[in-house]
Amino acid sequence: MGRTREFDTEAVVERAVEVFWRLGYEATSIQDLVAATGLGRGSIYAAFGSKDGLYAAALKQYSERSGAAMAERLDRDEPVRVVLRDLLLHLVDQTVDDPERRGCLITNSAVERLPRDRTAARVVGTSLDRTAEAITLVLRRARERGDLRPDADVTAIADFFVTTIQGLRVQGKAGADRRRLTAVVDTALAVL
Amino acid sequence: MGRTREFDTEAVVERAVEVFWRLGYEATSIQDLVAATGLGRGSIYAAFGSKDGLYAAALKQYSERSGAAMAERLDRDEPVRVVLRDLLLHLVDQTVDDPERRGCLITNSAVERLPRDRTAARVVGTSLDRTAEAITLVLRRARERGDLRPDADVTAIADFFVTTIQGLRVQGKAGADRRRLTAVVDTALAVL
DNA sequence: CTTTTTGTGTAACGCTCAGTCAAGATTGGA
DNA sequence: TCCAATCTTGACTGAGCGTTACACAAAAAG
Repeated sequence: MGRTREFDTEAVVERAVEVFWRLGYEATSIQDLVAATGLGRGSIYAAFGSKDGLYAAALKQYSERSGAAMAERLDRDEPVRVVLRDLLLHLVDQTVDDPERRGCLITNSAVERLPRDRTAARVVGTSLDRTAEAITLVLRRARERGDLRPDADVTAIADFFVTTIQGLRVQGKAGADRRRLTAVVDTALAVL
Repeated sequence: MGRTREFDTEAVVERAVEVFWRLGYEATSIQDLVAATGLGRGSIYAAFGSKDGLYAAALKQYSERSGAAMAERLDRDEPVRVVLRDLLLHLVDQTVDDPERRGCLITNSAVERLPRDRTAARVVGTSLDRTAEAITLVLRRARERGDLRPDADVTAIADFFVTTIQGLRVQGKAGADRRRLTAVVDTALAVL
């Protein structure tokens, strides 16, 4: 009973992601979100409770989608070096192809909102952990296949690549060009 | 001629650095800066022109000081691996010892303010470039000494370490503990 | 001592902020 | 058809924002 909702929550959150991604949390006003989503202020508050609530929803949606995309990219039956190189180079492409240089919402959130925002801390933490786990899995398979030294510390290497990803995001924001970022990727792959 | 300034600009900027470092640009209000510096609002505007102006001054001072500290740390007559390891582990110490997890102001500035703030972009850019140059120098010396393969691409490796540093800063913000960060450092050093 | 110049402190400006609320719209059920 | 529940809309609130104007204080110059 009652009036039915006129908007699609997922689509609205997607619009919110775009704004938060471009401007960050603090620099985004409710007015910006009203303009981007097409919803009235009241509807936003009825649906998400607060600016923080909508930010949390946006961060979660971004985390899930980017996590799924990354998992798909890692789930290929090719040599580790190829898989990881493609993953990192794809990230470089994303970075340099984006004229707004938004970087990664997870990274941006970590830097701008942590450790103040506990919800963001949780989402960021699990997002990075999931990425590390996914990479660990790929490394472990490679080790069993003999593609990696038998004594390779796969979790440490996975954490290393997660760190490299964060670093590339920041370097991208700082304006590094494709050549430089590609050289960094190839250097990083030398740890394997 | 005229009344003499009652405050020490450098000390005031230092206080401003602390606030911006802890809260970021957007979340810092002029009131916060008034409270932290002890200056009146009018004096701040007379001396720095605007919030942006004070932020720029803070960023520059931080950049110069941290750059000098890093240069000093790199200027040691020891094997590259030792020098770089100490540098990175010192950074890990800083990260985990800071209960506020402020990270690095340059990194924070890059993520929060770029590409919007052109002044910040310039400061961040030169700061990262200087760091890369300093590391390049160390690597080049090591290569001449035979500590590094003769065909090592020292600028690429230097960029890689700068990237790793940024990544460690973000991972620190995300709550990674000393053990994990140390493992990342040791993994990164394997590129040498 | 007076004038000129600069620094300081405060009150106030216009504006935007996040958040609220009441009135109207739209639905399902009785 | 009427009621109850839910959603939408937009005006509104009080607080806080960055910035400015101005009166006063202090120091150098004449």
